[in-house]
Amino acid sequence: MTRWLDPDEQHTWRAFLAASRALMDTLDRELQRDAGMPHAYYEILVRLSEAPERRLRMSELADTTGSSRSRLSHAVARLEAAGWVRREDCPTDRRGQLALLTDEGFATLAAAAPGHVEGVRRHLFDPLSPAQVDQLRRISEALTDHLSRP
Amino acid sequence: MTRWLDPDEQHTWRAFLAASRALMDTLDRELQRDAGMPHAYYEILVRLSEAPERRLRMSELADTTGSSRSRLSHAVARLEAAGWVRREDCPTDRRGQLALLTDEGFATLAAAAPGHVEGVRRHLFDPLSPAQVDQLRRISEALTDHLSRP
DNA sequence: TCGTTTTTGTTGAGCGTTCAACTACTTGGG
DNA sequence: CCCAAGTAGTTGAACGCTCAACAAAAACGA
Repeated sequence: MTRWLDPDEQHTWRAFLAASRALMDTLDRELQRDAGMPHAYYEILVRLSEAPERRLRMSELADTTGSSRSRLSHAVARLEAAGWVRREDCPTDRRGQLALLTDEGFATLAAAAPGHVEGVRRHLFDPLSPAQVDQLRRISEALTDHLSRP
Repeated sequence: MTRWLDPDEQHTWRAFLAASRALMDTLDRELQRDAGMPHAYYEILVRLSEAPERRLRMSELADTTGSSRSRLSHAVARLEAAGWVRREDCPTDRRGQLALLTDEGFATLAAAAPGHVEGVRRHLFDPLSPAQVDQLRRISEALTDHLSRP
């Protein structure tokens, strides 16, 4: 009783797969080349830079970046080794850890941001009409909505 | 002179990022759990299964799956170790290699397909209206078009 | 024809992610 | 109050991907 994909659906699925993979690969490669870090690490720095006092609980950081706790642990270990992030004990929960963005990390982020934003604009927004950008937002929200249900 | 993202664009970009990551992660995890292989490997098997005589040049396979030659080499090595794929010398080009899907590989694919297709339907098509599916196809094609330019 | 350039595919090292197992702490019910 | 259950975060091994370097064969050009 499999609900197979008809040729149109097949086409759509493969087009989406190819496009999102090509986009992510391109941005990842650009960021690695220009800033020496993968996109996932860039995102961690961004979230920290937006947090009050540039610090966040590990679990909040994991949630907002959509990554597992394990992945975040490894990532923060690397970012700490690079001098871009520091860890601190959480004052209200002795299990907790805070990750905080160092000045050096902020500077690195500030240096990487213009190039990356330019890449996002060139590869994502420029090829789409304003209507399509709007459609993409609604589509993405619908998918996320559905995926984050029980 | 950076063309920064306005709040709406920022929102769209993050929504797309979250959605495509969550979708891919979910499908990848399902496939790993149910078929013991990552989505990239499943795709290789699919492409081979659709090829005449279930065999393709390594470079064609790399192109259609959107992966680097190196990545494909490593992947086929693993698939060969699993008994799902075999390599053969290309008769017309002595540099070339053909990858061919074994019967065992075909059987594994046939067993994995229904569950995976069901996942794609549930997580991608079911949450979207027919109009949105159409929009997604056009958006994806526009992005791929642009990315595969120069 | 001979040498250069391109194309094809592989290899190994290094990196990032996943998964399962684990410690340490907090929470909640009897 | 105490113990069971849940939560926060880390760890190490296995795996897949990237990158640069490489060998072999084909295509090209003078």
